[in-house]
Amino acid sequence: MAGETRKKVTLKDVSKASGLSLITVSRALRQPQTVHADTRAKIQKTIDELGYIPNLAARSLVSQRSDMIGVVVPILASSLFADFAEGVSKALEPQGQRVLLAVSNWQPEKEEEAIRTFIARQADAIILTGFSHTDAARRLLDRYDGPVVEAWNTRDNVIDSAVGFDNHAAAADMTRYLIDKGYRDIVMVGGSSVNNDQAADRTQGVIDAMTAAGREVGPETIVEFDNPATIESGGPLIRSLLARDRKPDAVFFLAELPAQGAMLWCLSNGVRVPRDVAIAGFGDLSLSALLPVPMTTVQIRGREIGEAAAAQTLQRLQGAPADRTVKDVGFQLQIRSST
Amino acid sequence: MAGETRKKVTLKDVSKASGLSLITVSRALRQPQTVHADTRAKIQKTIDELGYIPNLAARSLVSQRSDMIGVVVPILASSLFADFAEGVSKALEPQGQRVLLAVSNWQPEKEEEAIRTFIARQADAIILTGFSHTDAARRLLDRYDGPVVEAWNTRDNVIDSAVGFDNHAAAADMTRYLIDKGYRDIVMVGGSSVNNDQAADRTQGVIDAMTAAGREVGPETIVEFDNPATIESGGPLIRSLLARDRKPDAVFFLAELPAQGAMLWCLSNGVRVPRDVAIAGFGDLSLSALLPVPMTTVQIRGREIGEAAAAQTLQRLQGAPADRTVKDVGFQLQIRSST
DNA sequence: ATCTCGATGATATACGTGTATCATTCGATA
DNA sequence: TATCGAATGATACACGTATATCATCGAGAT
Repeated sequence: MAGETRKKVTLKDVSKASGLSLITVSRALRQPQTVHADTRAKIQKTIDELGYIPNLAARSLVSQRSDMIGVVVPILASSLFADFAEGVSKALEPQGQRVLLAVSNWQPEKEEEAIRTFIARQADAIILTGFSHTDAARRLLDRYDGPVVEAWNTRDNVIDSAVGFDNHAAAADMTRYLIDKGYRDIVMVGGSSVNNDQAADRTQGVIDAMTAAGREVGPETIVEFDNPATIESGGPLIRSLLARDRKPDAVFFLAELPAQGAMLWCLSNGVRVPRDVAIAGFGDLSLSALLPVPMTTVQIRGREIGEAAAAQTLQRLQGAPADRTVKDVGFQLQIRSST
Repeated sequence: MAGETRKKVTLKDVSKASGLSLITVSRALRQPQTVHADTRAKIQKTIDELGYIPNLAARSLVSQRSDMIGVVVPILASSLFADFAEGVSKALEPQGQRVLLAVSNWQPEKEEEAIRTFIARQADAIILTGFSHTDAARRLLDRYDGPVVEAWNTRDNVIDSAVGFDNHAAAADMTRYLIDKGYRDIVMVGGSSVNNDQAADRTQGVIDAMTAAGREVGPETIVEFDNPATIESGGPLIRSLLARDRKPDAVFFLAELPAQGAMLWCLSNGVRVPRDVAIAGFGDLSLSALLPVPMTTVQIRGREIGEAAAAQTLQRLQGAPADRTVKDVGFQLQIRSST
């Protein structure tokens, strides 16, 4: 920032400096084929000399688009959502779209507020994480006439379209695997399902798989940790579980960081995994495969979800019809030696 | 997105629906104290009924501000920069500012492009990571009349202001610690310094500390890994170092993920840390303290840098003078048992 | 009865870009 | 020479909001 306030260079300035009319300069930029190559070159030259940068706010006003796409993530730090956001950003950027970012901290009210400002800023599309929205947010999105993509889960009641994986199936698959593997006392450790469809679906997936196998599901079976799920929380959690009269022989963490924390606690405290207790995670952060006891987990490709969400958005912006697509990018059980 | 295209509700619509003049409605929103409480309530009621959302692009055109702040990070996935970005976003949001995000992939040309679009979109301020910019980017920023904050390092040739920590000192401190601790054959593993002032300063910090202590610094002492630094790269790196005729007794990784990878490889391959080889990292991701052999590293608080960068930006936007502030948020050696 | 003030309105202009309409110029072609 | 098309220009208006200026009107104070 220089000391004095500089006047901004506008199209009119370029027109004056180049001796050409405003309309010709505008045409040179918007419909280049209609103006002579020599003229275009001359205009480009003055643009470079003056350092003209078009005011996209003004353009947005008349073109009714902003080349910005609003993205809401619940959290960014130490999570797969960073991969997701990077995937979105990198896929959008070559198309001249920029990401307007908001971190909702898992609070639907913050998401609503973000949506409101995205709309106010004329965002061309909105990408959300999850299906948990306030009523007001739903109304806003209903009236909004741009693509809306809900990411990180697959469900039926889509607002517009969705990209993600089946959280319920992923949790259920892993649970069935643990049951088939012969574990008797499986405990699930998950996050709060309040305002979190992913947590809710995962939890329900576990419950459904358990009951389908004739297993009891009681308060002892389901333990809740606080969001955000940290690696630090894993140690105390597994410790308290192992201190129970009836020790679990397998613990399924519905998030990766606490699972890693639990694993590291076991390593440091002489608890043998999976002999003393089996541990399974959810997320497959890169560390998990490299642990001394590589961890069984559900692989999720956050970056891929981001890229797919961006791709779907761009297709819609290029005219693809609103057909309530729900794209399932899938997940994959990574069976390793911790179970 | 609904089927039909909906007409947007404008101030004029609110004016018509409420029976009040355009100017009064505008005043009710911009200078509430000048209009009667009853009238304000009436206006608010119609705003709610119509679902009016002001067009910030139009407002931006006349107010010459956008309430958006451009942020460039080199990478987001699995890195401290996610903490940084989250810190920035959360600190800006209560002030009604939104983050325009760009991921540069460590490429100055991408940063330049991002800066250009930030300016075009009338961003009120720009927050960058690092001091490595293209010449064109420098010219753009010189002409730009909003605050510019360069984050993640401290240097003298600041464009406008900076927030970060002294990468050179951090690397030098750790190196001195290793030397004082008695390690004879210290090898440094760092990222490419090309277009990366942080990597360059850290590397130089190691070199300076080594030569100050009378140690030889040769090609054997300095090993380079590819960016982005991954946890997977750590294993092969330490393996090749330990296969040398002259094995290092300490390895200082200038990034945290490869250090963690190296540590895990040692754990899995019977290499005792620090007895066979000491390992130090740089970054202090939460995992490092929880490893079976807790890792010595340099603690960096990415989130704090983000918050400080945002705070500095906001102060400037609220009128604080451009005094080329360089805020040092510091770092901290975390001496643990891996050295 | 005059004056002041609070509240509201009418009108105009500005912000920077895009575009529709119509006009002009010039060189090439029939 | 008449015609046509390509290239450029002049003018006007639109996008949605903000605000400056001046006007109006009624209630209360002097």
